[in-house]
Amino acid sequence: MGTILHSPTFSLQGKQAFCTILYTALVIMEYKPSEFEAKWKRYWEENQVYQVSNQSDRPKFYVLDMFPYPSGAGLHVGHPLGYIASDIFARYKRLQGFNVLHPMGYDAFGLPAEQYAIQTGVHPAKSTAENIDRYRGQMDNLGFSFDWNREVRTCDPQYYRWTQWIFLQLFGHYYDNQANTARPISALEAHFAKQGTTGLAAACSEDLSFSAAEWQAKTAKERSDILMNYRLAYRKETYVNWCEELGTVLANDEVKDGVSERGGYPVERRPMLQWSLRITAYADRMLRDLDELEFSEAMKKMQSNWIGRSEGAQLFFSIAGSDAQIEIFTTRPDTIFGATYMVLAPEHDLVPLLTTPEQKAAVDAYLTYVKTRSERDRMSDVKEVTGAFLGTYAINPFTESPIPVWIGEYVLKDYGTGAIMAVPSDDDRDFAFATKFGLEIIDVVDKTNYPGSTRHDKEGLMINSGFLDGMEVPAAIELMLQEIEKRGLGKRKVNFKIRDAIYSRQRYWGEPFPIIYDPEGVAHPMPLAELPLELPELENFQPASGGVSPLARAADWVELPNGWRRETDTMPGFAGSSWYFLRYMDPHNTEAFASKAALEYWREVDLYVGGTEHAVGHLMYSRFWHKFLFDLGYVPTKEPYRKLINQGMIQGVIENIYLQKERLTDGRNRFVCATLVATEEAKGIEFTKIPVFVDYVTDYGLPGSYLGLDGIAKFTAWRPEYADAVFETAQGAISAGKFNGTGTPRLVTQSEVGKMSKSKYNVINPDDVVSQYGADCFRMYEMFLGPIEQAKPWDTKGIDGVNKFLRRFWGLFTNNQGELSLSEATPTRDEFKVLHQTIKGIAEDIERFSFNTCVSKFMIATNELQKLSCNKRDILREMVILLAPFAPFTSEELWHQLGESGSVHQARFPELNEDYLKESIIQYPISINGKVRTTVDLPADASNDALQAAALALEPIQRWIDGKEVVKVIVVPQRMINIVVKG
RNA sequence: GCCCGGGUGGUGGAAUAGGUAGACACGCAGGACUUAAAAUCCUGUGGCCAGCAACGGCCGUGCGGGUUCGAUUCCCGCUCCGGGCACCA
Repeated sequence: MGTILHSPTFSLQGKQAFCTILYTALVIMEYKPSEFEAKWKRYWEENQVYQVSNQSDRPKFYVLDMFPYPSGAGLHVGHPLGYIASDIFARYKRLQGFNVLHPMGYDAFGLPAEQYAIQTGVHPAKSTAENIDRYRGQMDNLGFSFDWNREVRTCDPQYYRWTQWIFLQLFGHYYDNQANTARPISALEAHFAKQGTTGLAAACSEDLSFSAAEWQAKTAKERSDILMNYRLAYRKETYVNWCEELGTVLANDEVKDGVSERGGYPVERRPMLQWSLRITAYADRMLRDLDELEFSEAMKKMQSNWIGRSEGAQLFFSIAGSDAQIEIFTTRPDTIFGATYMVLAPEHDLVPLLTTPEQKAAVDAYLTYVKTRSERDRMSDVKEVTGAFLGTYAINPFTESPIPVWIGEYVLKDYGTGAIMAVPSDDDRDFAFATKFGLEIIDVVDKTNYPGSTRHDKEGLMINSGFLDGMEVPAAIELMLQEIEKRGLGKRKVNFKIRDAIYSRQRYWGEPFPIIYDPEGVAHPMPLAELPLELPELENFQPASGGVSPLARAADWVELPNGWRRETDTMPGFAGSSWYFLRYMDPHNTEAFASKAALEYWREVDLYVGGTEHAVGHLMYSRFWHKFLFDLGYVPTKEPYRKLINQGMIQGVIENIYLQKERLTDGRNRFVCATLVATEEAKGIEFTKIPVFVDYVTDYGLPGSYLGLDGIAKFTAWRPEYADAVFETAQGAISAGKFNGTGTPRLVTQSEVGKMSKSKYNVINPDDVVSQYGADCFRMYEMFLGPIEQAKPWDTKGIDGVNKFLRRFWGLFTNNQGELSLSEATPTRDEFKVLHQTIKGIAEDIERFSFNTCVSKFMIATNELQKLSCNKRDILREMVILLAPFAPFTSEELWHQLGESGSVHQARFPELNEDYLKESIIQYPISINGKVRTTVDLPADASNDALQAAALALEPIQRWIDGKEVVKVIVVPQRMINIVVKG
C-alpha cells in the first residue's frame, strides 16, 4: 500500500515544507487514452479481473442488461447508454465488496438475419456470428466489466436445448386454479379417470364437461384433443395476417392499411393451427406481484393495463327457435334491461348457424370485407361503425323480448367470449352502432344527479329496469350478479384483457419445436434425453408454399422413419429471452439449465436495465416463465427482476433532401434546396424527402445544415442513380459536379429527430467517438447528457467539456512539464473536505441512478483541487477509485502511475468521514415575505433567537422593514430565515 | 378517447424533505500566454430597468388560479410535446 509514507510515524509536525516529499517521475505524462486503453483491456483479460465465481462469502449482486439482437448495422451510440449505466453500477457494487454477476449475451434468433439470408443466401448462423463478433468488438472498446465466460447466445443448440426443455415442461403441465400452481398433465389424466371433469378447477380454453366413464371410453386422439384444452403450451386455431403474394405471415406492424408494408400486397386474416402459451393462467398472479417490484409506476401501470383484469358476469342468451346459446361477458350486468341487440365477432363459431337464408348474401359480403381488415384497422377506425344482421333473434333473459343478433368488426374474437350484449344507452360504441342501424335504445341509467358523468362511468340511478329501478349502479350490479346466479343464467367471472401468447412462427431462424406428430396428428413430446433438436441445414430460406415454415422443405428432417412427422414451425423471439438471465448463473451446465446451487446463490436479478419498448412483451413473458419454473420448484424466487431501470432512447438526426417527384423533361432528377421548397410547392411541384448519409451533411443537426459541393459529390458517388441529377441551391445549380452560380452553394437539408436506424443512414458508431476522444470520455459524456430515463437526440456539442475534465483530472497528477508529480504530505482540511464531499455525492448519486450529476460532481471536485493546487497522494488515490466505475481505463492507468499494484477495480470504495463535511459557518439567505434580500454568514451552531436577532440587525433588512410591522420571523436552522412584514 | 411521462437561460441540464432558481457543462463575449494558431488559464454571461461606480429594483421554471411566511416542487383547471393503450364489452 502506498500509504506508509504518511502514516503517523512519518509525518513530521511543524513546517509543511519539510514534510513534503516531492515524488517526481521523469515520464512525460500526456493524456492520450489511445495509448493505454489496449494495454488495460489486455491486462483485465489476462488477469480475469471481471470473472465471477459462484462460490463466495461476499454478498451477491446481480446486474443485468437486456441483451441485444445483433443486427447488421452494428451497435450505435444509443445502445451503450444502458450498458454504461449498469456497468457503473456493477463496478460500484464491486468496490463496495459485493460479488457481482454482470453478464452479457445475444438474443440471436430473429427475422432480420433470415430476411438477409433470403436476399443474399448467406446462412443466418453465419451472418449472426459475424454480427456478434462486431458487437463484441464494439463493446470491448467501451471497457465494460462483463464476465464473458458466461456469454449466452440464444441460437446456440447448447442454449436452446433448455428453451426446448422449458417448452416441454409447459406442454406437460396444466394450471390448477384452486391450488394456484402448475401441475403435471398426468395429475389431470388421473382426475379425469377418477371423476371426469367434476370438481376440476383448471385453466382452459373452453369449459368441458364429461364423466369418468366417458373419459375412459375415449380414443387416444380424443383424449389428446381434450388435454390440449388444458396444457400450458397447446395448439389451437388462431388468426394470422396472411399475404399470398409474399407467401408469408406478417406481423401486425408489417401490415399498413390492409396491405403489406413491403410491396403493398393484399393481406388477409386467415385461421391457422398454431402453438400458444397459456399466459392467461398466470394473469392474476402477475398482476398481484407487481406490487412488490421496484419498477416505475408507469411501467407497472402499463403491465396492469395490458393484463386488464375486470370483474363481471358470464351470461348465456338463448336463441329464438334454436338450442344454441350465446355466451357473453359483461362488466355491466345492471344494464341488461337496456340490452336491445347482440353483436358477435365476425369469426364467431355460431355465425354460420345463426345466419338465416335471407341474410346469407349480406352476411357473406360483410365477412369478405372483414377478412381484408387487419386487427389494427379494426381497432383503430373508431368513427365508422360497420356490421351485418344475421336474421336471428336472441331472447333478453330479463325483458324476455326478442333482440336481433348482429355481427360487427368492433367485437373481437379473442377478447372475452367474442360476443356482447349491446346496451346502446350506456356504451358509446353500441350507441353509434344502434344509431347507424336504427336499433332500439332504452335508457336504463339516470345520470341527472351526476353532472359531467359519461356513459362509461359506473354511476347513476337505475330506471326502466324492473326490480333494479331506483337503485344506484354499484348496488344494482351486485344485486344483478346474485340474480343471475340464482336463476342459473350464468355466474360471476373475472375476465382478462391479456390473451394467450401465440407461440408459432412460420420461419426458419428460431428454435425448432421438440414435438413429433403420429399419423393421427397427435402431438408427442420428444424424449428429454434427445434434446437439443437442432435446426436442419437449409439452402433456401424462403417460406414453403401454403404458409408453412421453411423447415417443411427439409423432408429428411421432417419425416421420421416410423412415419411420424416433426413440427415445422419454430418458436418466436421471446422464447430464448424469457429465461436467459437464469442461464448466466451457470452457463456451461449440461445437466440442467442451471444448477440448484447456482440458482440458490444468485436467486434473482437485483438490477435490470433496458428500454421501455419491452414493457409488455419481454417483461411479461419472462415473468410468466419464471413463475411457472417457480411452481415446478426449479427457481427459488417468484419474480425474476427485483428492480428495473428504463433507459431513454438516444435518437438520431435524420437529414433529408428534396427530390422532385417528376423528372425533368430531359429525364434527369432534380433536387431542391430546403429553403426553396415552399415557393416551388406553391407552383404545384411535388417533392419527396429522401434521407442522406448524415456524414455528408455539413453542420448536421443544426438549423441550416446543408450539403456543400463536396457533400453532393459524396452523395452522387454513393447513389450513382443520381449522378446526373440537378441540385438547385439558392446560390445556383450544380450538375455533374459543376456549379453555375456565384459564392458557395449550399443545398440546405431538412432535419428531423427520429430513431437511429440503418435505413435512415444516421447510425453513429461509438467506435468513431471512442477513437477520437477515448472510451472514458465517451462513457462519461453519455452519462452527462442527462437523466438516464430521458430520451434525447444524439449530439456531440458538449463532449469537449467532458474531455477537458478528464485532462484536468489527469493534470492533477502532473507538474507543468507534464511529469508525474505527487506530494506525500498530509492533506489539508480543505482538501479532505473536497474528497469527502465527493465520496458522499458520488455514492448517493449512483444509488439513485443519477449519473449525470455524478459527472458534474467530479468536475467540481477537480476544479476545486486544481484551485488548491492539490497533488497529495492521499487525496488523489481515493479520487482515482471514485472515478474508476465511470472511467475505468484512465483510473487504471493512474492507479498504476500511483505505484499501486493489482487493479483499481478490485480496490475498496473510500470510506466517508462526515467530520470533514461539518461547516462552522453557514451562509443564510434572509428574505422578506419570501423574497431573498440579502445573505449573511452565521455560525452553524447559533440558536434560533441569535439567528433571528442577527438577521433583523442587518442593514439591508433594516431598510426593508423600516416603517413596517414585523409579523413574524421564520427561522429554519441550517437553511434560511424569512421575515414576514405587513404594511 | 383513456392512462403515464414531460415543458426551467441561446443549448444539454441542476435544484435529493416546500426553503438563495439556473449547479455543472456547451456556446458566446472579453482578456492572459503566443510571432501566430491550437492547447491552456482567467473574467463575464436569464430578461428588463436604473446608475460613473458600489449598492440596487422589477420580471422570470408552458398558461390561469389556489394552498403557504415561502411553490420549479403540493392542489385545481387549461395548453403543447413525447410515450403507451384503444371499438377491451
